[in-house]
Amino acid sequence: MIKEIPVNETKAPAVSFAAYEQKFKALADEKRLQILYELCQRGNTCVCDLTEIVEMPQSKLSYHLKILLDAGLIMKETKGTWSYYELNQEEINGILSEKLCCIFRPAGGNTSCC
Amino acid sequence: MIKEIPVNETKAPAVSFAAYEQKFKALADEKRLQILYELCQRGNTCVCDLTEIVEMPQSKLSYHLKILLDAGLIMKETKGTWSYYELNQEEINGILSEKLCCIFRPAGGNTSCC
DNA sequence: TCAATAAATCAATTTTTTTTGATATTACGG
DNA sequence: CCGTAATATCAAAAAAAATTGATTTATTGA
Repeated sequence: MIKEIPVNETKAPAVSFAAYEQKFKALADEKRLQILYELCQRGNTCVCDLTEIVEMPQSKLSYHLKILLDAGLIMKETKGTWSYYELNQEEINGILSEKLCCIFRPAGGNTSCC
Repeated sequence: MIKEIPVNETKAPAVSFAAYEQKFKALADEKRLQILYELCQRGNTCVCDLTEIVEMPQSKLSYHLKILLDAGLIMKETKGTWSYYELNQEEINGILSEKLCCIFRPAGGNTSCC
């Protein structure tokens, strides 16, 4: 390709895309989106309930929850033998559009959108 | 697990997560994020320039551009033997938060955020 | 202490995605 | 037409992610 005008230099991006890659990877799965959706609808939810809700073998669910957790999209709280997970609303809101956030926003009590 | 209170039923989600899966998959790659970033900085850009900018073999770049195109995140225009790609700003804005959109928004002329 | 339960981890396998280099396609200039 | 350049496509190989079933860890309550 021959061009008279040299290709412009742009400064390096101020953000590290690697961190976003991880978050988008976590979002890039239908099952995990469903998990997020359910967590949103139900709030703080026990894994033992979640296995029924999303109809997944326990080890599989555990695998996907870890991916969401590592990406910072959900938070975990342990009570005895039970583990409870809930959305990390701040993180979600920081990544997704309002329109999309709405899907992952508790149905009631939210006037700012939808 | 024994629970007195039955697990709540929630209505099925009104959205198809499959469509979002595809879009997030497209975003879930550092190289593709970089491509989006460069397209944003430069606007409509020729593939032949892009290969230099992102330092990728041509077939590899072509592969990644196709993934972004199929997900609707970028648009393509052909002029003779050249192909030009640019961001699909509407689509991006519909998915990403303002904060993130800003990364993929032309540097100048934008007062609504950043 | 022991049995039972919840959840995480592990290793092996399967599936999906990415990379690579070669080849095909298309358009242009001579 | 023919040669060249730009881009897309293809098939094989490599790498990464997901699934599975078994095992481990931790906690509770008898």
